[in-house]
Amino acid sequence: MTIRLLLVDDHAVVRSGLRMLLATESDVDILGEAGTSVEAIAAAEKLRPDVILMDIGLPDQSGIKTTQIIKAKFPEMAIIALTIHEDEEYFFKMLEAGASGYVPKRAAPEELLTAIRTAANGEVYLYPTMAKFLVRDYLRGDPANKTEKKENNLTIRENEVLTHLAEGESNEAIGRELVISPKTVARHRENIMRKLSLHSRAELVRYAIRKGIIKA
Amino acid sequence: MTIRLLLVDDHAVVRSGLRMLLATESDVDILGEAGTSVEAIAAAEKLRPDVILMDIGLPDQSGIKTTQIIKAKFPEMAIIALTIHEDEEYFFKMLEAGASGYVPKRAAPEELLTAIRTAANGEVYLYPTMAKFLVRDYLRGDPANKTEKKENNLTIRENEVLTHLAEGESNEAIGRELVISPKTVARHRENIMRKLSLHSRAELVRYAIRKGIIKA
DNA sequence: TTGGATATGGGGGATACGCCCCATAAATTT
DNA sequence: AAATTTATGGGGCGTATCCCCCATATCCAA
Repeated sequence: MTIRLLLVDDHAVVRSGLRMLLATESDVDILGEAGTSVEAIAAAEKLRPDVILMDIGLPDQSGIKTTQIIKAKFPEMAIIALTIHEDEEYFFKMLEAGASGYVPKRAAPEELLTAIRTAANGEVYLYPTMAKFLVRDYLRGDPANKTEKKENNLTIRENEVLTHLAEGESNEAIGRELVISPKTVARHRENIMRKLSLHSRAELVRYAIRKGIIKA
Repeated sequence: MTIRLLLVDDHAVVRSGLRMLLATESDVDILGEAGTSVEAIAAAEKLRPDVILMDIGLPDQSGIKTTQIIKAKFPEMAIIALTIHEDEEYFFKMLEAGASGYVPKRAAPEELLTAIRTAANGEVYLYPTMAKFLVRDYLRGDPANKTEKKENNLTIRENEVLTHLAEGESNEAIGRELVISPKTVARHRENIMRKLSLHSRAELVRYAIRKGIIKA
């Protein structure tokens, strides 16, 4: 019972490399390749693979969107994200899109194979460094829908602090301007970050600009 | 020989406070007040003060722009920034606009008086915590025109690193993706920050978004 | 051909950050 | 009246950041 596989990656070299890598495995049969989102969707329709190895950085449309589309049409297909991004943002988005696995390209070949077999078996394989993001949020009791949902449960004071944080100011500076202790600023910052599922000031800046709280 | 003074601040309470504070000084004569940029420019024209205390956060137009306009018309007037902002960005911008002093509102009253007398004497008074920004850049040999000038003297590699930095990634993560040591990433980051006169990742994010290097 | 500039890294130190613990007082909600 | 939310802070821990120092190899231009 072989696993019917589809490779999606915009770099032909990478696809060839994966072919070579997987050719030695008797239980894996590579049905075809795709270099764009459009090709991937067409190939999924025609070849009906069991598992799809999906790169995120595609030229026409992201692998996240592509995953959503394919999963909507063919929920039985298992899609594994295979990407250079170890960003937790992409990770969560791929999970929400319906991915059955997430493997960074730097992972060992054996781990990719494990992921393929696990996904083919209807289960989910997560690379350890990725899985820890999920565990962390779970232990913290974060809501499942990280990306969407909660718009702004921030209090007045928190929003006030947020605007200063977004300007790139330090806890000290903010404390001086709002006439509170830097410790309190840190406290507000923690609550803000937890509520918004952000984990650094850099992410805070992007969030604030995206939301129009400050201008870039 | 009294110093003829104009107060510019959008908060009437603050203006009154300054009036009270300066009333006891025999060598300071407060000619008038202004609560907006427009009022300030008009008052400068009519009253011809020696020194102007300028708030940065004005409702209609920033104190920086206001300072530029007044200095262009009346170069002999000394303008002192009196503001809650201890941000170095504002500091440098006010200097470039032609300010003769920079005093944070948290400063001691004596320091404000010293600034007024120094400015009236044609010299420049800088609050110590602000002055250190200037000294730092000088010692580092930074170009004078911090705000403008240099668009992008970054090398190819630096621009590459910049995009990753802007995404909020850590040195470690970037090193993995670019296949270089985190130390080298840090090195590139230092060079980028020095070239762009930025001093934190948060500022880097804003810069990158403003320049369209990444989308918010 | 001798410099700059580029790209690569190691070492170190002071500070800031991110995330946990704890608490108190006031205000609001239930 | 009791529980929750809000705003205020202290302590601490591990790590990352930011800014210096140093070096080497390459490559391109003066």
